[in-house]
Amino acid sequence: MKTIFSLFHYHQYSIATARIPSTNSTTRSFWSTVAISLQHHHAPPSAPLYLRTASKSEAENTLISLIKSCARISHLCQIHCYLIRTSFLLNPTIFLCFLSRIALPPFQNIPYSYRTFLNYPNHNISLYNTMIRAFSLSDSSFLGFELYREMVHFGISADALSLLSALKCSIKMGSLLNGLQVHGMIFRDGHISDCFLSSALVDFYSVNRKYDEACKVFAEMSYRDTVAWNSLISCQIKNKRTRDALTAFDIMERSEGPRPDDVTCLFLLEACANLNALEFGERVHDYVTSCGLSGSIKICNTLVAMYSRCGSIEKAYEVFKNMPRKDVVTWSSMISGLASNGYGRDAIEAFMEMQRVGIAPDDQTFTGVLSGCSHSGLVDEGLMFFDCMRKEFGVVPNIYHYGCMVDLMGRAGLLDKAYELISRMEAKPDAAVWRTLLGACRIHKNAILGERVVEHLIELKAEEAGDYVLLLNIYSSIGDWEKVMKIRKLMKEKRIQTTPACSTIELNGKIHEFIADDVSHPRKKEIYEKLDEINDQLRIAGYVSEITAELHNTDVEKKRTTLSYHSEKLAIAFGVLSTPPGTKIRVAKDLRICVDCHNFAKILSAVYNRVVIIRDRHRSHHFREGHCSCNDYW
DNA sequence: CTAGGGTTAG
Repeated sequence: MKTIFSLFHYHQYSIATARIPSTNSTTRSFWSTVAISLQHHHAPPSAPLYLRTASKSEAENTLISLIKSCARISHLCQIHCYLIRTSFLLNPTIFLCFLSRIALPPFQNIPYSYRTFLNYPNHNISLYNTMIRAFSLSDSSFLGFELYREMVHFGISADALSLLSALKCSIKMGSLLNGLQVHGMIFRDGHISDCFLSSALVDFYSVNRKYDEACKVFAEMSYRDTVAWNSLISCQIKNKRTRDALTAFDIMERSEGPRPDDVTCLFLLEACANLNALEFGERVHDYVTSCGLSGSIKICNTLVAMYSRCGSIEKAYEVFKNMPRKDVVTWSSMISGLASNGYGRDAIEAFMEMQRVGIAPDDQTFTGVLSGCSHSGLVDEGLMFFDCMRKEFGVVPNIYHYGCMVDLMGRAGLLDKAYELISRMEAKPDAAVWRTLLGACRIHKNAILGERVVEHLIELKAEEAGDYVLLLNIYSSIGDWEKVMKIRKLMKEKRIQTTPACSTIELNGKIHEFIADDVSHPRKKEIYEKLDEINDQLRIAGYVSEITAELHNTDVEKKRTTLSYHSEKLAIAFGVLSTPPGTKIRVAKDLRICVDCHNFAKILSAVYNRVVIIRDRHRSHHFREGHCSCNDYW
């Protein structure tokens, strides 16, 4: 026996095969060892090997373990031929095993597996399930749903797995109707208590923006495990109920039920980043450490991102520094973090360091580098990186890279160059790219180009309230009130409604939310009084509200009043009111901060001697002693 | 006769 194994070891397969005793004495463990040995050496299975097996069941078991352990698709093809020749393929167990292997990851060869599936004479439910699941993981999920229908049509009633796969197909193909049908079947057949199905349903309603339905499914679950909670938390983040995600974590941590796991923490760190909730983020960090999850590279990468997005670049660097292994995601997170916090030069430095340690940059690394250049006004450097990314690193610029370049050129006033760049990009420019250029037109008060950009947005049928607001801003900044009226009328006709911006501030781990002219907060009277007081103080220090930031062509005094109650100002006032002097005030805003609020925060940081950090949808603005980290490169 | 399956970083 030993000799045979050593022959295998030295890749002498044919000699080894010849020496295998053809008696019944060969045991199952022997054949499994042979199978593993072959797999270990990536050796193709040799057909005569199996023909000589002692009994049929021995051969079956060997084949199954061999199929399961095959490391290459080409070996599976060879086994396939062998199975056909020996009629082993008609064995349902072996066929199912074979089909799952070629249809599911890591091979996922859909054409091959579907062809094989179609050629099989008797389809049972397991085969259907495997095939539907394979489709649900592929790009042709609609075929999976068709197969599910076909199965039901042929009188095979769907079980939990069929329904799960059909549901995943509906999610992937984005069909609300199909998913609802599956939910109906789940309900009808009494699978509603299946934890896996309910979690998938939560996810289904989540991606279809039906938050209440998702909550309903979750509430009706008889038992909720960690994954079910994770699905809910993911749903809350996707559906702008990020604060509820923090609450959900609270409940999980306090109750005796399922423990938050690494995935829960990933979601929570994202939630904290979205809300600029540094304290809560630190709490999750502590939890991660206490559970021994701090060795996970995924978690650490997300921690780096969370701390940077919360404007705490020091803490981000701390985590980054202590990571024993750093991959491309780690470096990209650090680079993007430096970039969004106004450290463009350091972002470039980190990019150089990354190459010194031999990590190849990818597309997202360049997004970080280029956005760093654009935020810090490093025009030449940005152009240089954009030029060399394809030539030297083989990274083809995507739409985000073009977005960064448009931003870079746009801020620098090279509006026509930016327009030209968009016109000759190989990918079709999306709304975000045009919107970036529109933002630049706003900064440089270029109404003519602004109009052209909006036309492109209309052509894409992607115009949003925010775009018209930018255009309005351009007109009002140059005092063209006639055009302002025209646009407002147009907006009314098109029934475009402005969505109120929302700002959040964290106090003692609790998130407070404000929208413009908000009156919902329990301490609203105090807050408004404080804000009026702040406004008076700042005016003494020379703050003049930038009235062009407001749209309406009303009298100046009224404009000043409207501007006074922007959501970020309310949040800042609340921060000044409720924290002792010297405490940092950190605010998150879902849209972009306006010029006026920018000035407001800048002067406030000097007058009240507070560090104010505002994170809008693009970056963090650090205000300290009357200065801003972005050097007013707004 | 059963198993199979749901959430996942920049």
